[in-house]
Amino acid sequence: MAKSSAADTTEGNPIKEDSNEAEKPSSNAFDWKEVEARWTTYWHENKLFNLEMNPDRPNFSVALPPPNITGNLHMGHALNGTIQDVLIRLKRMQGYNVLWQPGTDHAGISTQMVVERQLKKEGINRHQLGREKFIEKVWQWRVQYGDSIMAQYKRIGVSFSWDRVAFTMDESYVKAIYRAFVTLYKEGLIYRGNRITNWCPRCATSLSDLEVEHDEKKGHLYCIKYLLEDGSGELVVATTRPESLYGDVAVAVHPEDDRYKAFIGKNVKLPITNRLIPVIADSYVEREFGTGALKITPAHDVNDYEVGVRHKLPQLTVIDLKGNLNNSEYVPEFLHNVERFDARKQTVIKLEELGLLQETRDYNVGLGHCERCQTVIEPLLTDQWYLSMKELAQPAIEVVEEQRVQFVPERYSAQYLDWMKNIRDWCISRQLWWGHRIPIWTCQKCSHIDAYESAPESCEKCSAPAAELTQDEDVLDTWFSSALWPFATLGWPENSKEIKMFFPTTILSTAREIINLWVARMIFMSMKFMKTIPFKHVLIHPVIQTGDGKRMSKSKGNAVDPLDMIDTYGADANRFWFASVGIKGDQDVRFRPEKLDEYKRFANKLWNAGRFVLTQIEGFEPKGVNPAHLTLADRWILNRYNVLLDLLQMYFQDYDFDKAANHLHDFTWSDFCDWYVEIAKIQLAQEAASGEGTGQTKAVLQTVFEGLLRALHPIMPFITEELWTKTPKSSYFPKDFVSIMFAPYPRPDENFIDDDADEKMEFLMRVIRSIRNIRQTYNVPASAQAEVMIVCQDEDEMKCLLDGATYIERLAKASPLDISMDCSPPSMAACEAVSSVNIYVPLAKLIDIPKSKEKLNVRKASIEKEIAKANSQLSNPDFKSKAPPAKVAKIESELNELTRQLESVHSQLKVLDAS
RNA sequence: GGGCGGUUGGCUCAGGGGUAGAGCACUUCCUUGACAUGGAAGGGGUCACAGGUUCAAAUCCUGUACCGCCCA
Repeated sequence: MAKSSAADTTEGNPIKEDSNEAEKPSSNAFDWKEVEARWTTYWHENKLFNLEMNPDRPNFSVALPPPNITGNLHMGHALNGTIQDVLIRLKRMQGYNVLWQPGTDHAGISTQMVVERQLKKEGINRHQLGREKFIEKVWQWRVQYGDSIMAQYKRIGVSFSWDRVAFTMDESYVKAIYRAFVTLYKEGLIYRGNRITNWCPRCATSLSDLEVEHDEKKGHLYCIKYLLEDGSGELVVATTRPESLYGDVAVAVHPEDDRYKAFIGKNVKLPITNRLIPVIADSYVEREFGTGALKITPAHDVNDYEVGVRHKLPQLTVIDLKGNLNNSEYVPEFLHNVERFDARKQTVIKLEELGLLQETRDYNVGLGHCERCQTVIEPLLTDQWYLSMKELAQPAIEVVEEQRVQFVPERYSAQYLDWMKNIRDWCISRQLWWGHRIPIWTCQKCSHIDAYESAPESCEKCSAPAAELTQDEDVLDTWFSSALWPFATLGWPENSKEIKMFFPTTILSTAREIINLWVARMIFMSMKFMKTIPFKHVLIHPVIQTGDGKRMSKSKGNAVDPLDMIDTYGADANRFWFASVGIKGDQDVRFRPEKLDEYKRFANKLWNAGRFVLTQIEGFEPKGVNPAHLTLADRWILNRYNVLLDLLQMYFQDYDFDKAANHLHDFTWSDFCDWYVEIAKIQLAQEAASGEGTGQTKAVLQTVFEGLLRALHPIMPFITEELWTKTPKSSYFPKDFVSIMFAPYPRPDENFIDDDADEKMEFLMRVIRSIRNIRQTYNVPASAQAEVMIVCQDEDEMKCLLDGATYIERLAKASPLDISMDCSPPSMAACEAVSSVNIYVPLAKLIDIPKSKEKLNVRKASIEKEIAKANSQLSNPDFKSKAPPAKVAKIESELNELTRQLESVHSQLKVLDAS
């Protein structure tokens, strides 16, 4: 199972050989900086992550959500990268061919903005440079900075298929885009329309609905008088945007609104310009809003546009592409070319002068902002290319409804379906320079318009030469190209081997904010072009917020840089935290450095457990565990270990990363380190003293520790690689085995499931804890031995106590230890009860009578409370008749137990009272 | 306005009909040979509120309040 191809190319030994202690780690503290750097280099130099396609293996594939080339690694990337890497490493260890397709997105608007900003520093703008030169500049920028996020990803140890890094402007990728576009165009699904679109005056481009962020800001509601043409009165209209009134084409009222019924059909005079417009009735108007009368400005408001279409009203544009009022006949001259917010102020002043402003109220205005530059969106009528969605959406709805594509957590499918069922046509053109230019050419000679996958040499219709053909100036929405990501990166439209093996991909892991923006579009594009789903499971991870539950944002300066966190706590600690956050949580996650510190300490704990184990098993040749020679503690830890492996299988299957991480943590720290390692010390000493040399303790230590490292590897790749390399392993792993990442993921062995050992060990642990409790309560010095008497009334428990006597002696410093079934309790002693057992620690000189009484009384009260509760349940006839019999029996036996303990407490109190 | 999720110890969160859990913080003790980034013991919560279902509710149902997100 050694990875042959990688083994052949292995360069250098990643194990430090500078000390003669190369077999075990030498430092007390885990030096993760050194370890992470060394293994990162080793993995990459030996190209261990490169894609392998072995036809005998099952396949597992994931397409990385491509980060923007302008991006820096943020918490979301790090979280999502870890989640995917845990799965990829797990599947790799489980023997799959794993393809994790990495790459970057050209990110139209963002990148253009970054480069424009750079040019601004040099004192030039893109128009001075010209389109061609500008695009050259962007490419220069991309070459210089565009891959830095990929390098940042390496820091968290992600095992991308690094030989396949793609870019949405790669030659092969562009082919896919044009194939998709031309196909959709020829089928009539892409069309040109003059409609109201979201326009960003700063970016000077249209935006899709999803690129607009909605936000409420403090503003004003202006109540403006529109006088009736016939002089019979006035209609007061409420608006938040008085500067747009010049484009009004009607005033709308609700048809059932008694206040205004008489006005319907009459004309009113538009303030300032006195143009006449009709009063119309439309049930879209909310009677309770403002004055109940709404001005209708179809060219500058999305809802008004719909009303305008319904009533066949004209569309008067009064604001231009820069966000200034235009110099049309509808705009008064004093506002020609005046910026929109300035024009608002001047309009309000004018209205006041004319006595037409009835009232100004404070009002929270809902506003759309450009996602990229935060400029207030201006809805404008423009010519754009649209993708018709109805037909494309249908199969994409079906595959989610039929659960062929499953969202995890499931509830997000509702968000998706809601969007898809109410889908509107997608505006896919952008007035930018950086992007995929729309592949539509118009013949200047015959006006023939058509789409071409590559630049046409002549007009198809009139054979005019290429020089007569002009290409559309616009570029495609970045998301149009992202929508093809899972198959365009695998070679589509070519019929590649990768597509055959890895498509549909297995999972997609992403943030919920791009479910509609990206996930939905990949699904319908895949259904259209691949005739199948793009991925089976969509994992939606939570959002990492600041410590006080706010959204992290670079501009607000409250964002935590994951690279800083990796520097401070180590990649493994960060990954462990991300895994423990998981994807099943119902709530977003608050960032807590304390958590990272906890997992940093966990890494250190594992490291030091490793130092102990490796010292003990140095030179040991593992040959498996011999079940015939196991102690109770051996059986117990092997049981716990195999139960853990069983749980891990289930948790990973269900994407319960948080549960997997927590169980690994608790097993490592509590079961293995706190208990088994301590017991192993006793057993190793015994084995050494008796010279028996069965070596079973070493075998158990090796088995559990080596397996635990493999179990932890998907979450903590660095520390496990380092420790595993140094761990003696069975001959199953040849000496040149290149990396733990290719070792099989451990699976539970039913032969070691042992409920009996679990029960007995738990009992002994309770006894030990009780003795420790007594010692602390009565201030027995930690270094001193304490005499302990255990009186037991149950034969099985008696046997168990005798088996575990050594553990009790050593772990509770109980010596001399007297265990018997019938000895009479000593008079001056502290007492604790566990099950049928009474534990006495005679404290002749140390005993503090009032303290003992107080303690006994506290316990008496708590036992009495529990007895009362049990009695009240049992005395309820309904409980006995309706509760499951096993439950009733359990309560009854608990009551017996409690009664016995109460008796014991009473007798103790009697003794103390007598003294 | 519509939808989704949350409200559990001082903090961050698990749990999801049958006697409240973890980590951090807190108190006390311990520099014992893997680890003081450690070990041991302990204190602390009527599970937001109000109704309902049930033998039994933190858990299921209904409503209210507050917080967060998505969509309009």
